[in-house]
Amino acid sequence: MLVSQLLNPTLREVPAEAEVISHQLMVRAGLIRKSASGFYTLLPLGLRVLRKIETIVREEMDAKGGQEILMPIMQPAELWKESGRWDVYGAELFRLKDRHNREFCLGPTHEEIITDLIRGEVRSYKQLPMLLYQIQNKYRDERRPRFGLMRGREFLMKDLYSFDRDEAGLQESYQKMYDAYCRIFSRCGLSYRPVEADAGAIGGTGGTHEFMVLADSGENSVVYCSGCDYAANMEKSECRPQVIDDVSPEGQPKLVATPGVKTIDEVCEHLTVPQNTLVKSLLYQGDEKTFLVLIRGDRTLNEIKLNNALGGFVSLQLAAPEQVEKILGCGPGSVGPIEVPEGLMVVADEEIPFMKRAVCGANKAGYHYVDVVPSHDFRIDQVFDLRMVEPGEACLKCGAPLKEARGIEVGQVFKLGTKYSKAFGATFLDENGEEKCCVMGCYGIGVTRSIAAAIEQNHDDFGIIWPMPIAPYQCIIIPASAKDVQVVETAQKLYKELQSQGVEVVLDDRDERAGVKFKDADLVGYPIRVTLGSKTLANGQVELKDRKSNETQLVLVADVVKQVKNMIEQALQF
RNA sequence: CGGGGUAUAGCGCAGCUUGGUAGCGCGCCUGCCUUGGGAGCAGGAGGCCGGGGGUUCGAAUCCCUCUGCCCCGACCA
Repeated sequence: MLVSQLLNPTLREVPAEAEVISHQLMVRAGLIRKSASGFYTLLPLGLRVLRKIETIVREEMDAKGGQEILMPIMQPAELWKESGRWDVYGAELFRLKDRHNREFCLGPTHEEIITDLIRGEVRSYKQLPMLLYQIQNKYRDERRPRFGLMRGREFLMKDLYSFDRDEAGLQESYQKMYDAYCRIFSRCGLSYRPVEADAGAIGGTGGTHEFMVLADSGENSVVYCSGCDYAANMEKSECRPQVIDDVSPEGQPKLVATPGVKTIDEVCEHLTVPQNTLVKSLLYQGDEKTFLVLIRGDRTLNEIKLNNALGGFVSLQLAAPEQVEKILGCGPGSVGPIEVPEGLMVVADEEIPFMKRAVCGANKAGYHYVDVVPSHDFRIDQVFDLRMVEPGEACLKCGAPLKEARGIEVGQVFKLGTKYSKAFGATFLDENGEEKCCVMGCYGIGVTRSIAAAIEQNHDDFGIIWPMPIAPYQCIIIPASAKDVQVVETAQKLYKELQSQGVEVVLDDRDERAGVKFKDADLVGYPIRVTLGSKTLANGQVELKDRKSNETQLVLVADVVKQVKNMIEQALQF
């Protein structure tokens, strides 16, 4: 490809709308342009990167016995009503009607469609296991699309669904996908970590792992062990109570005046006590139920754990101040567990029962209780692990301190079990003629998001540094002296030769000064740069530059093709 | 969905307070010049100042309203 003909509009300045580096660079390097919030056009170079990742994904899926299909983006409402998700999925589902007023949605995922397919086509255990996948656009009306391709409303995803005879089969399929995912992200040149995760609204019974690309701009917090291979999404990570050694004798609850004091910080300051002596009391609303949640003042409540512990609500949120007023007769800043209404369930984090002389709200504006002994002075109905783990705590597996990192979720593997096969009657006959439900798994990779993740991880002040396997082109040739006939002709000749040897190469044939070409090449991030200048060429040499290491070498014209192919070959090994 | 911000040329921005019919840098087009890290000079094209309504002799500027976009939060296969 000739750069003069390529639709690759590079920008000198950072677009005002782009916040994170990958978004900025994708726009500046001329890979994408926005059409509407969360919707993007991929320009030629951006699309080439996407296709490269797709190819890697396809190869690895096929290698594990996956069969590619293509399901419709438009999905009939009936299937979603059959699974129960038409109502549960909420506003994130793009819904529309056809001319006959029949309801449809744009697929955010395809469990419904695929399970409907399988229930019609699979009859016998002999057909199992079956692994079906597609690479297709998904639609989710995110409340807040952001960061360019990182969180769009339309994005390309690979989704594979596995159907097995039993749990053991599912475990095998799951492991296959887990292994395939490791290969895929390694091949893409990404530094990633599989982490234990929460199954979320997609449901399912077994474990689940998320594949996190480690990057500071990631929207997820990950904890990992400094001593072993334990790693988990922070919202999933279990913890043990850290008991505070308090030797003071237990006392009687005393009501103290705390005028105008509402937040944890204010209470601590007013009473000169540390945060970990406070019982933070939060009134929560789960669907129609209300309950009081207790957690130590220095801890953060993990709502995911709370929702899991209490059986999974569709909607779980802090009760509105009016609700707090109605049930407890005070504002949110004064809530406490003492003398709450009989019917109000009180759930506490595991650390609460270990507290000895605690401080808590008095359900009365301007007052708090001190010297409170949990369980003794107030009722606790149920105790769970409800808090967010904190960096530095001991790993539950090996005891070494945990560390925290930010991660971008580029893939997730789920064990679904029979949730959907049961709802849809996707059954088969086993060798005894017995009817059984397929045991399912589902496995997704955000292909568009992986591009953003790759850039987050591979860039410098000058631009993108593509890992060779996903670079839009492997090599760029820059004739630095555009007036030198020798330079121009040699560049042309090398361009043709490299092309004929299967190297993905562009020739910057624009009538620009060398500096402009260098800047653009660095910005776009071509892994190998071949530069031809009058002086070096007079000695029969051209310069090869590695974008990543910044190393340059002078090579005889006759050896360029061989050397470039060498560099590519090396960079493609993993 | 709550809170905040913003909308002026392809991109980045000024002008708005105190109304008088639009400007700067980059990019783009022509020519000269230059040619190893976003050069220089000269000339040029390009805008219904997000949409609608109002106030006014007159609105980019003041008022009302709608919309888009961005950020924070909540939410999230």
